[in-house]
Amino acid sequence: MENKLKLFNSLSRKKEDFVPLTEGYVGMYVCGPTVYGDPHLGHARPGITFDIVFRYLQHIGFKVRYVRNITDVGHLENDADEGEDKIGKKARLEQLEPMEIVQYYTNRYHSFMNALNVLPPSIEPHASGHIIEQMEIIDKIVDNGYAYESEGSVYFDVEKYNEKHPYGLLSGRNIEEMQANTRELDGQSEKRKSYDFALWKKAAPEHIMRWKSKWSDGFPGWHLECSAMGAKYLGETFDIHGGGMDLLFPHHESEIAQSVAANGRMPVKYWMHNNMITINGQKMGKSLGNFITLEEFFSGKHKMLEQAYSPMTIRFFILQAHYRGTVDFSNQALQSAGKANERMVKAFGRLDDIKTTNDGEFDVAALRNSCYTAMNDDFNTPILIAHLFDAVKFINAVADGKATMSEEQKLALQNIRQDFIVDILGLNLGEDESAGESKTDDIMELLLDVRRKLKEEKNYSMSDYIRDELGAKGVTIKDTKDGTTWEF
RNA sequence: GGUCUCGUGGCCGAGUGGCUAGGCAGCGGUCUGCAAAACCGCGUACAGCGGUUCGAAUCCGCUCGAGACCUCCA
Repeated sequence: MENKLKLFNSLSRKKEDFVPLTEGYVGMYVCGPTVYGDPHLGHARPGITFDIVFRYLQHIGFKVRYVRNITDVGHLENDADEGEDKIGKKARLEQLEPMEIVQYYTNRYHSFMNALNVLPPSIEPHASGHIIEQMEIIDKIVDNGYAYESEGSVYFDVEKYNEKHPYGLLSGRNIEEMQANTRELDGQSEKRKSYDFALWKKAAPEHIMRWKSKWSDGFPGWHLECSAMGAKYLGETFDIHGGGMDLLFPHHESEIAQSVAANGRMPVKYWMHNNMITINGQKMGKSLGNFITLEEFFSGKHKMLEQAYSPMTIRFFILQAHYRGTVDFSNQALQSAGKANERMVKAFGRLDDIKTTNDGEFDVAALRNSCYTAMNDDFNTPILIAHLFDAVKFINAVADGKATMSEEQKLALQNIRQDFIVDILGLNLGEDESAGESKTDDIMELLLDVRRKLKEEKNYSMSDYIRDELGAKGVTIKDTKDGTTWEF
């Protein structure tokens, strides 16, 4: 392939050629969900974004190990020192074991990701299963002199770290600014500086999720699990780390600092961040309470939704925007995405029935090349989709007898369909729904036969009545030259 | 307040210094008993004001507006 994959590295804020650390292999870590609530549209974005990265890297021949974690150790609801832990709170409210909460929402997350046709990662480690690994990192950081203990908790010494390593590389901050811009809070006497962050936190008596350690009964700091699990499964330095833009600071910044403090080397070569989904121009998020869950989208049961939207509509909607831009939710945009997806899938579905003749005026090889160019340019799925619509026009024109297609062209288009629509974009072609409904088929055939006879007798009022009543029940009738077709 | 991002036609959304993005909606046409689908054609957008340039929506400056991060959030 003559053009190479480039991706935008948040660290350099530039597009860079992708060169893996080990030729032929890619290690990728993506921040997964904190499992204390139902997944919403915001969760779909990184799920789908990095699913595309995973799929495409594999398509172009890399062996990829994709690690996406489950956060289940009960991080605090508010800020560093106050507030209840999220999972523990939910457990108390619902009178369940914390791990029941974790299991329930993990299952939910899986089933919705599956519906969106997001492939499962290679490894899905739980933070709670890696407490020892996290303690080991704390030991290393303490040994290297970048952490201090205070009242049973251990804090990362940002100032000390900053003397030798720049803190704030990823987010473009520096320690002076942070000092100037952080309010001094009362009751933070445990920490030397407001920007220090916890590596280990002593649990308050009412805190349910806790583990024994040499420092105290407590729980690991919020940023540590990714450092620990990333290093464990992908090595001290790996290729790609992904997540939402809102994690850039402080989460990923702290991850870098921890890893460097522990191991003396940068943990990640390429940082990738997906942008947010907005609703009326504002970020959709838990803290703002303006999120819509995936279940609500699929069922249409939410006051802002005019109808239900299928998982593939959601997927197409997200793919129609570039992952680094915000994408604004609206019913109109979603309906538009649904129709566009349907048109594309239908056209490529017609492909197999096309009667080939001689070469048509369409350069399939050039199209294929354009598709790769789009994907190689930082996974530009909107451009890829735009190119695929060129093929849609061509296929429809041939199906209508207004253009011709050769056998080679047909085969090449079938390959594009498999590679780009099915394998890379992960869009279902929707062959599953109508299967196994032969009884309905029989009845419909009869009904359409009656209607055909009515039309022969020019009894259009009756034939239209059949069509309209079926339409009201969700069955669409289409009269074509070759007969009548129907679909739900 | 600090750091940063963005502002594209009715809507959503790409984009490179000069050449049609694409989708949805709309309008006109072909086809059709009508309708739907499909196909063809159309709208001539780039927040505002300056500057650089032969040429800028694309580079620079300013103004206005929107948003993100600085506390958990995908």
